[in-house]
Amino acid sequence: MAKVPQNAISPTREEDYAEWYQQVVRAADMAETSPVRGCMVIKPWGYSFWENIQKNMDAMFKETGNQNAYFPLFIPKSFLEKEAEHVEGFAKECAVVTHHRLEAGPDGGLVPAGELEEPLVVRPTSETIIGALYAKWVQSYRDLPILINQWANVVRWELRTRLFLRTAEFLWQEGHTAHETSEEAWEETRQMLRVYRDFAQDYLAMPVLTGVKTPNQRFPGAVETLCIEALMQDRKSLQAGTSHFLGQNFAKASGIIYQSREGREEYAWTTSWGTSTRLIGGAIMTHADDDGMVMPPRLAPTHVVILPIYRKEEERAASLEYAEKIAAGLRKVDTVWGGKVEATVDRRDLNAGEKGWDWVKKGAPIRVEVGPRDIEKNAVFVARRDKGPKEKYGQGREDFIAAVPAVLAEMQANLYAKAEAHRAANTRDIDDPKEFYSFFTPKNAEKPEIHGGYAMSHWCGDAACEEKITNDLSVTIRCLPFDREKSGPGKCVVCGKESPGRVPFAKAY
RNA sequence: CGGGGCGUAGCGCAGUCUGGCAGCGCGCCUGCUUUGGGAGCAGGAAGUCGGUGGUUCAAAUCCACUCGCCCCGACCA
Repeated sequence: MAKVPQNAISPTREEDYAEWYQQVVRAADMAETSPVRGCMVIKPWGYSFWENIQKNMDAMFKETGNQNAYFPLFIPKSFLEKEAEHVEGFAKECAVVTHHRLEAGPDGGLVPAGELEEPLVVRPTSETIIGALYAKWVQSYRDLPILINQWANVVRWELRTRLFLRTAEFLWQEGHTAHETSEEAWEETRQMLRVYRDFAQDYLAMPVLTGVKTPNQRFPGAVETLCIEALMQDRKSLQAGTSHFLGQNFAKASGIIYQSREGREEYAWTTSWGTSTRLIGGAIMTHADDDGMVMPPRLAPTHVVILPIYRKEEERAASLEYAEKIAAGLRKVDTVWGGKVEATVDRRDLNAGEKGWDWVKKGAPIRVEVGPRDIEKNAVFVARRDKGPKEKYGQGREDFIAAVPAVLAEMQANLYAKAEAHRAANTRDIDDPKEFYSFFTPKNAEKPEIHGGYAMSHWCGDAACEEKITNDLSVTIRCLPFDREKSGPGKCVVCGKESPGRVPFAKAY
């Protein structure tokens, strides 16, 4: 018997959080770095999770009346230049295509040839190219609203990348809508943020704060940016989705003009909203533990993994047959969320212990071992990913199959409750500036331990106070909560001036 | 882009200071035994030592340049 580590993942979260994260992604076989700088390869187990995110979120978009479409990957440089703040915000991180051909070079290599008259920018986001099309499509108020989403990849030349959390290329969805009135566009902006909030909480089991970004942290070109923010296990906040009210800024830049009911020419009011593969990083840092990934059951690539146990060749056939029988039984059962239970039989000819750990690391919600003893008793041996790896229990086959939907629902609820408790335990009302600074200062400066969380403190609204905190502590105001005033008025934690309510300060990804 | 660390078999690393046959563990392949918590034994395959140039009889090792990765920071729509 080989000596094995206590936990499946080394180092643990406590020992080295950043390294733990990478090891989880690797051990769960969700993604890996690629030969291309800053770009990841999303592997089947990770991509399948993404497909479930897409499928479920897409259904929510459709319920709001949005439809999917697809726009070009390339944006002519001049398009991006049309909105001044937008250009400035994105200029530093764009991949630019300048040639359209390769020719044989002197050393047998290839050299770019055929210089483009106008460089093409690989989309960092599509407001400008979509705006150009909307300008064509909109003539009259009768053409509004336009409610379109696209699932696509975008490129932002990030200097420091981390799998799922920040990669040079990533997958996302971006909704772009155009409306007749400001009120209507505002309602769309808020509605889509509610969709994101509900998706994060009900599907990813990830509790989020919702609110408005401060002017400093707004999307370039937006009038207001709304966001959802989630607290990760290292007590840093993750911006998990944004919804922008763009006013008439992009309509003016792109010429989205309609003739109103009164016959006047008016600029349309637009919105944009997006979430990305970053949600996967959020799910990992919300639920994974020192044994690896923990998939939220509602979006897990598979719900139940069946591990056939056998010693001899005769037992092998019997165990596999029994496993398939259970899988078939499970696949007829509805989950509480609609859709059938997904069951996988692991037929790989590996040591049973190794197979079991493999699925622990991947975060499959339920594992069942079935072997000769179970076949004899018409039973199964069950392990849940939300419990310790040793907490297993035997159960009759039919009872187990019937119980799976409720168990999955309970696990989903447990994951949410655990994440919410973690957030509550690391959220603190702070009024004293000294306490504020010590809250965000690690005891060990050399090798900072996990510290901080959400400091719910007062802010006067002055950008200078916000900047001071950012400069001193790398802490930002994550959002101005919609229910900010519920916490009551107070004094700004920086300057002491009046504040209408508390706002969450945190370190962030 | 600044500071630090690192590129040697699929993965993790030793060897570099002090130049002299390319190594270890895991994984992989074959066989047998195993299989209900990360298997055992035996045999085997696998390397442009990140790249280019230089010094030398000889370079993973020394020198120059260069590419890339990781951590911290800055930036992050």
